[in-house]
Amino acid sequence: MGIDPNHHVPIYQQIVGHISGLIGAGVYRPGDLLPSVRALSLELVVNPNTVQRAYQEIERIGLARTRRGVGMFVSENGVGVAVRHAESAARDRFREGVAVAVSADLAADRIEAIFNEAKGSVPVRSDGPQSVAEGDRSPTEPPP
Amino acid sequence: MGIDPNHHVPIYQQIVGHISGLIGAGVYRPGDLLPSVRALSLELVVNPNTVQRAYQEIERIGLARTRRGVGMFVSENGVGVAVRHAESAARDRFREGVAVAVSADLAADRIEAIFNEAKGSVPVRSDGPQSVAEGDRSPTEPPP
Amino acid sequence: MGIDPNHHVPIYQQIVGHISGLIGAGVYRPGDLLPSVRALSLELVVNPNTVQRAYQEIERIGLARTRRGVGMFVSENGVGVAVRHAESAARDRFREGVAVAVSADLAADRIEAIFNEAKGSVPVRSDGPQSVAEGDRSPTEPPP
Amino acid sequence: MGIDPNHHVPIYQQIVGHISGLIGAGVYRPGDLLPSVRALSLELVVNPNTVQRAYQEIERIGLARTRRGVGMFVSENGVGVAVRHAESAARDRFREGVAVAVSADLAADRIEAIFNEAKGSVPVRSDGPQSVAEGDRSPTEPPP
DNA sequence: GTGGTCTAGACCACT
DNA sequence: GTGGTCTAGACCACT
Repeated sequence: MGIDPNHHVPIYQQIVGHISGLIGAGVYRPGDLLPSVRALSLELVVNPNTVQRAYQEIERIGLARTRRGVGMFVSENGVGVAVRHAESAARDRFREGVAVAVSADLAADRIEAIFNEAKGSVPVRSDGPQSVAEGDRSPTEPPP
Repeated sequence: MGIDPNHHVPIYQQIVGHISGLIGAGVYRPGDLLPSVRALSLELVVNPNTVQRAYQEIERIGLARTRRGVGMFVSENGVGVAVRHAESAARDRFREGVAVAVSADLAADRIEAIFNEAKGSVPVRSDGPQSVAEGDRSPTEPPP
Repeated sequence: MGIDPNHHVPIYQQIVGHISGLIGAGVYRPGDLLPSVRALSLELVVNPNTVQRAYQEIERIGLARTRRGVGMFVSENGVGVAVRHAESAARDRFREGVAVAVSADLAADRIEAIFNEAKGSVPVRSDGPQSVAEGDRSPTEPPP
Repeated sequence: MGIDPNHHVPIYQQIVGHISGLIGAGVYRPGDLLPSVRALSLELVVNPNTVQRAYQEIERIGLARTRRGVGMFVSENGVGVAVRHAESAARDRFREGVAVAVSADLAADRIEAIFNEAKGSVPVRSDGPQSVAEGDRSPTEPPP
């Protein structure tokens, strides 16, 4: 789930999806400290303002909470929010794909075949637990 | 497959998909005259410049050819191009949706369920033949 | 209701309050075109990005809707949103003031007196209808 | 009057208001030793540097005076300063609230109603005497 | 160190 | 012309 600056989806939204996916997958857990704006901007090679905007959205949708001067912590119900976010995004993409196919009169089993082909071609996530070494895990310090 | 001006996919690309779908579905057939830029801009409530840009793309990918002073005609192999275009677009969307779901660690059968849900919720195309009045159908006049 | 760059309330929030007040007061009416980002940034002597951020919030809370390439239009229920926004902001400020006074053990009638004093000292809005000459009113062109 | 780290009013100003309120209410009396920076930072769950900054302000406005190596003592005229501080803060908030309401054209009696609503909803201070254990009260030892 | 806000200036899609 | 996004760099309050 790298960031593609040339994709039509805004970078800040890609970042939201990126972080949300990591929370949904349990890489970041409730109470965990997310990477700082500056750290993530260096990692993703993106301007800090763009990361900042993503983090605003991440807080707004309830994935994490800010502690001034400290950082962003995954919220208690962050996993649920992330899963719902992913399901909703996936559903939207699937709907768009089906709509495109139906409008071009593709047969139902052809659509099914394309879906299975797509499913098979998506690489299994490679930025999961191993991207955060155990020793690097932030201490689980829940905000008050 | 209406045009959504608030979607992050550029409107001109949405128009390409729209016309491509109609060609793929046989609403416009090889040799048919596509609606004029002005007519389509009125129909889709979109600026003529944007339609013009879509038509450039439509020509570029081989869906239709321009005859100066006359209009755009669906090319001989337009149906094949349109079908491949739709399959490719659908596959891309499916891949994106699967990628999002996988990155959030959704189970394979959950992904399948979301896909079926999406498939069921997409309405059958309603912008087909009736968007081109019978009397407006150009005679099958292939460009030289 | 001018913008004060030194106030601790962020400028973009002040702009939201400014525009919201004008909508609540009927200076901008549903369907009206709001001033462009650039125009307002010149008028308020504020960076366009800051106005842009305010406009994002204005759209998010339902005060106005964007039409790409055209501008922001006051939404149908914008007046209601604006009035609720103003009531909520006023209530918050009143609560804060009362809390401060109560915590310092000020007597109830002293608090009342301070409130009346404040009410008397607030100048009647001077940026109302007269700030937008009738002839300058944008045509009421409701978005589709 | 607890400290809200997410409020846009700087925390150090909130602390000034907090201490000022306690002085105005007679919880801390002229000559009393205020809690140490460290103690208050623990009590309010705020960084010592921030409390330090608040104490600088508290001294600056004449609420208390520092005796090096000993601590901060409520000044002789501290009660008057605190009461004026509270009145001024309350007046400012009331003015802001009225300004917001007036700018959105809310009727005078609606504003009055919102004020009364706010007045009724503010809980009676609960962080008063019990925040300073009886045994901790410093003897009334006026600084030289 | 942390996030939050702001200015300055650029490019994009769309009208 | 319009709004939307992004980079670059600064300053702020807070830890």
